[in-house]
Order: sequence, then C-alpha cells, then structure tokens
Amino acid sequence: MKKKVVVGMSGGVDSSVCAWLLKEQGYDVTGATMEIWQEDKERAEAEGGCCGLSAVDDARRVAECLDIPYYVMNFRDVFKKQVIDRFVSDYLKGVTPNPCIICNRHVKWEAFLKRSLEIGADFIATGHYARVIMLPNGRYTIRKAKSTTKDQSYVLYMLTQEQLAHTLMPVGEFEKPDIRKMAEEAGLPVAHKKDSQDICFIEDGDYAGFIRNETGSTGTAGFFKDKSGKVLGPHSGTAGYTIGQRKGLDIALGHRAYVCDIDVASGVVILGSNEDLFSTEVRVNDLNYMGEEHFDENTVYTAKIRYSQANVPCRVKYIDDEKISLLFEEPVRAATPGQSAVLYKEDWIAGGGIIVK
RNA sequence: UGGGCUAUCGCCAAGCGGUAAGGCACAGCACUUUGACUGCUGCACUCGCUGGUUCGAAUCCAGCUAGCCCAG
Repeated sequence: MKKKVVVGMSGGVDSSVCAWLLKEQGYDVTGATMEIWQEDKERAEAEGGCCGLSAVDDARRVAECLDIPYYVMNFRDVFKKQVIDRFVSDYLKGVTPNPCIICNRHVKWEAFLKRSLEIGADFIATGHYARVIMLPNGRYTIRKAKSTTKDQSYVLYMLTQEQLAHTLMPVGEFEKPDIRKMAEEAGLPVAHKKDSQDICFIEDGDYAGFIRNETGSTGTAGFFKDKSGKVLGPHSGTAGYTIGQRKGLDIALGHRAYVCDIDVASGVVILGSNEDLFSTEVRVNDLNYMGEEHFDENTVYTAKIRYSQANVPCRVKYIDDEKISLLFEEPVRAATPGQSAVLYKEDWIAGGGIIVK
C-alpha cells in the first residue's frame, strides 16, 4: 500500500517539484493549496508571497500536469487569528515578529497537517529547502538544506516531534538550479516562475500602512533620541521600526543611524551607530526542542539570531526551565525581541526560541 | 531704528573669478518566504532676489529681501 502524502502547493517551482519528486518516489500524492489571506475577488496579477494570488491557478495546472488529485483548503480564519493578528499586535508592542515562522507552526503544521491526516494522509510535504532526519537519539530534527544559500531550516525550528514524524521535504536534497531543471524536464508550467519573497500578505511592502489599516494605529508616536536622551526629531509611530533598521528613518543626522531600542510606553526610539547594536548575550524564551530534549550548557552550538544571518558560535545558559541566555564569543548584531534564535549542532537544529532581549 | 554677520539640493556642508565636492536623507535595482544589514545606481544646467564689472562669477560690486547677533 502506497503511503499517502498531501503536498502543500503554493503554485511556485519548489512545491511543484516537491509533488513531482514524491510521485516519482512512489507516494500516493495529493496536491493542496492553502488559501490564507487573499480575497476571492482579487486574483490576477501580483506574484509576491509564498501563497500569492496566482497560487491556486498555477497549482491546479501543475496538479493536472502531474495527474494528481487537487484540493483548495481554506485556512483564512486561522491565518487571520494566528498570523495576521499576532503580527500586528507584536509590532504595536514594539517587537518584530517573524510571521513565516508563526504561519508554519499554526497554519501549515497544525491546521493543514490536521486536515491532511483527516483525509487519510500519512504525511504532508512542502517545498522548503530543508531536510527532515532522525538522529541516533531517536529524535526527529530539521537538517539544513543541501543548498546552503537557499536553506530555510531557520523558519522551521518550532515544529514538534509529532509534526516532523508526518513531514516530508524532498526539495532540501537539491540545489535550486536542479529544481528548476527538474521542473523543466517534467514539463511543469511553473518552471520559470519567479521566486517568492517578502511577507505574503503585505504585497506592497508597506508594513506601517498595513498595520494602520488593521488597527488604525502605527504605534506610539514620539521622538527619536540618542543614547544620552537628546531629542533628534519626531517619528511616525513605534510600529514602523525594528532593531538594527537604518532605511526609512527619514532623519538626516549626517551619519548613518540605526534603531537601537524601542520603548512603546514612552514612544521613544533610540538611534545610534552600527557599533551600538552589538551584544554578547541574548535572552530567549518560548523554547522548542527539536534534535535535543534539553540544551547542554557545556556544548558550543551555533546560533542564528535573524533570518539570513550567519550562524555564530555560542553557549547556552539556563535562567530557568523556560528561559535561556545565549552567550556569544563574538558580539552579534541587532538581537531583536520577537525574532527567533535557532540553535544548531553541526548542520541540524537542536532547538530554538523567541528573543526577548 | 543704528552696527555687524549669514544666505549653495529635504538636512548638514565644500567652494574664495574659470564653468556646482562630500555626508545624511530619499528613490530605484540587487540580495532576501520577516521592513534588518549590505551593495550598486540616481538625486542642484544651478548657488535668496535684481542689476553691474568681466571673455567668463556661486565666487567681485551695488541695491533689495530674509534670518541671526550686538546696540537700544
């Protein structure tokens, strides 16, 4: 009896090839597209986002091409509640969320996995550049993709053992060019589709505008100040900023200025130099253990503090059972509350959590 | 109202008679399944206004206007 897998198809190249690969490997493949944010009426142009507008049309064409069953699953409610609402409220609280991580956890690996299991699937699969493996200790974990430049393991660190037991990610074994080549050879209609990027539900990239539309606010209005407390000028609301940010401050100080701190209560945004952003200790909570059941304080891990940042060596120090402190040998730049810190051992994820300070 | 100083891109700021540096900001692109960072490109046919001197002025002269400082 073939194992049944439901592939989350975004309409992009990666998830399309994912479905093709699994079919080649002998699985009973079903395709499904998660509708999460777009309005039914909108649908035409636009491409941005992993789950954009043309998603359903393209995914359906690929499914037909592969001759597999195809469904559209509606997860708008859960997406709105878990991802968008939290995204907005986090920004208003002065922290910088990573919605992709939240979406993976609550939408793709809870709602989508649950529904897939309900229709008889053994696994779900996605086109992520990462690999699911089982370690000698019997635990599942995510291993970095073969392609170091496309690796997406970072956004998957919070998956549970149970979820990983039902997950396949065949794309992680290949380089991007290989994926495109396979798409071409398989005759998939999306072989040359542009890669998706940026937050899918904010098409124009105007975060502040999106938050204002959702809540009528862009955070506390107030002033930019330097470390000594000197007022540098007014800003448009604390929700418009993240630690380490330089672009968009719209204030000319004669030298490059970066956001060093955000105080929602007072509306003060502290600006400083790039050097002011480095620290050697980062507090992390909301822990999720993946390859290990518990971190070892005597082991040197490598941590990734922000997407698209290099891994840096560090040690773990427990503050209590639910909070840890990462101690870096070399200072790391712009540790930002709300972002995730992911700990790796070799090339697999030991665990991770949310940065609080 | 007398005396002095200053007026150059959104901000700061070079220039001192030879045909407008630079920094910041901003925009676009690249990179990127988070607005981080970073890189590349662009950004005053014009120098408060009006005249004058000169082959030629943002640079010299005069007047005007505005702002600042000192005196009242």
